[in-house]
Amino acid sequence: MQRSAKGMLGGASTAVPISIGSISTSCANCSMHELCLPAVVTDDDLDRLENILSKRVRIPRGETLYRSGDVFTSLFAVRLGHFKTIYSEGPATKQIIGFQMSGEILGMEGISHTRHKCSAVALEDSEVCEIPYARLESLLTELPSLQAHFHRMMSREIDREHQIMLLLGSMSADQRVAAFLLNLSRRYEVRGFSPHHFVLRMTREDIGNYLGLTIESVSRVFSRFKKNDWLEGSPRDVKILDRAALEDLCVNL
Amino acid sequence: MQRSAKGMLGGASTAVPISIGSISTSCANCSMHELCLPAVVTDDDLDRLENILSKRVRIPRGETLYRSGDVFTSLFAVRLGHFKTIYSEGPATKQIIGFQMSGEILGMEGISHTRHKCSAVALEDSEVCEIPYARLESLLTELPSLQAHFHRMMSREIDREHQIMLLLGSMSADQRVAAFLLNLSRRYEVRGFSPHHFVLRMTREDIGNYLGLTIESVSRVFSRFKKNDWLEGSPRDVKILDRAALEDLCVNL
DNA sequence: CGTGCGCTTGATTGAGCTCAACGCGCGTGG
DNA sequence: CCACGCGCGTTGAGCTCAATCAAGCGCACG
Repeated sequence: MQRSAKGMLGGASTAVPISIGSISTSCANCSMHELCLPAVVTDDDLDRLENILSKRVRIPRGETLYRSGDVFTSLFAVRLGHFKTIYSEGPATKQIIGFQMSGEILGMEGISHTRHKCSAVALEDSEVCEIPYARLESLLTELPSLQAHFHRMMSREIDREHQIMLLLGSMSADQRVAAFLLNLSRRYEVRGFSPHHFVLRMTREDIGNYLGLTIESVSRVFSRFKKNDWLEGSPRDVKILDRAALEDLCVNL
Repeated sequence: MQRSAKGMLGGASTAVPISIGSISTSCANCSMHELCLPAVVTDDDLDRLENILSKRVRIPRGETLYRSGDVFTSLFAVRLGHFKTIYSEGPATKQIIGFQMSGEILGMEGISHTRHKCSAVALEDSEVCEIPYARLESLLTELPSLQAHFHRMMSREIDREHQIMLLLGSMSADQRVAAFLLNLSRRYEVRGFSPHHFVLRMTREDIGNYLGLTIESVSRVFSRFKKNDWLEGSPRDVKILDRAALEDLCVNL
């Protein structure tokens, strides 16, 4: 953790920038194509988008991609791996805002200021595409369909946060964890992974912080779900046995 | 309430569209100019923005500007009055997402879908400028500074929601109410109103729903604050006597 | 083989919810 | 004019769910 005392970009760090020449950065070849920024853009437009992607960056597990207070210059598309984003004001107050996986965009909160207002930490060895924001903005004026898509992505982020507000504002501990698992399940399914069996990349503490619960409460809910035979598996390995039960729990607020 | 059984726009309703000719809709003359979409745009650009504002609409207190499920076609800038926006999934689950006042933009959650995912209800007789989204998007490609500003507004909305997530995830009842009052205070101040003395436009129930508390808890917190001489005034009329005390409460999580 | 981290489980506590009663202002109708 | 109902807010009593405090387990790593 001490190694992440400074931001990953623009400083000596364990992050490994990958030159465009050495490895294919082609959006067209990227498996996340359909989920990421380049979605619904023509081949021709795609070339122009690829041209502004300055580099791919590897972020080892536990390292910080950017931190709150860093100058905002770029968005990042997760190419591989998982991140958590943390909002904090003051030293003691921290809230995990989300867990991002491949194809998702990081850093949109930074646009409104000159600096990031969140930190992004890799939950495992990960890789992102850096999208210099100034160049993206000028490209958007030239490619209306990309602009429309970009706006949809920002709007979807707003919508995602509304769902979390509902969760934090009015759901029980059991409902929160169930909703959390179902959300992960759906996102893995979209990515071609099993929706029934996946690995949690985050600790119980991360989950608790995200859901507004203590680590003990999270653990107890997992135990309860396992006792009900709704779930099985070791702490990080989750098998959903009774999806319907989890869904019922969420709707019957 | 029965009168609001259908959306306000495009149907017989109590909403009163105001033709552009009859009343000045000039952004330049609008007192919210500096807080609203037209901020940091040149005079020339301002004309073009005004041209796409199709109409102003009056929404009487308690009426709905748009509701979840309505087709999304426009954003709305609050010109006068106050709104609450409500996210709901299922019949029972409701979460108030925010209280919007003059100069703030409504409807950005709708961009990602063809339909709104929130409802917006006027808390008092209010007036909005309708901004047809398709026309705005094409204007954005032509006016880079407006585009940049629009992105900042969406990003600011994301940031605002992060703050609420922090509040809902880890603050006590007292802290939530204090943060809520300070937030209103700041926003009134920016608008040229007293930050120490203002009128709450929403019920205790609305506040409770927004802050993830019951109506009784909200009431108790207000009573406690009054007993401490941090606050005075009748239920809806708030005078902040000890701002520092409220601020302390929020930082000392 | 100890040490520390992540996780679980149990016992106890407490903040906020639930349920209930009541007050107040206001509009409506007798 | 008052009686009444109603929406909104306050207050109290008791309860509950999740937090806190505490102990212990399993496993990776030096």
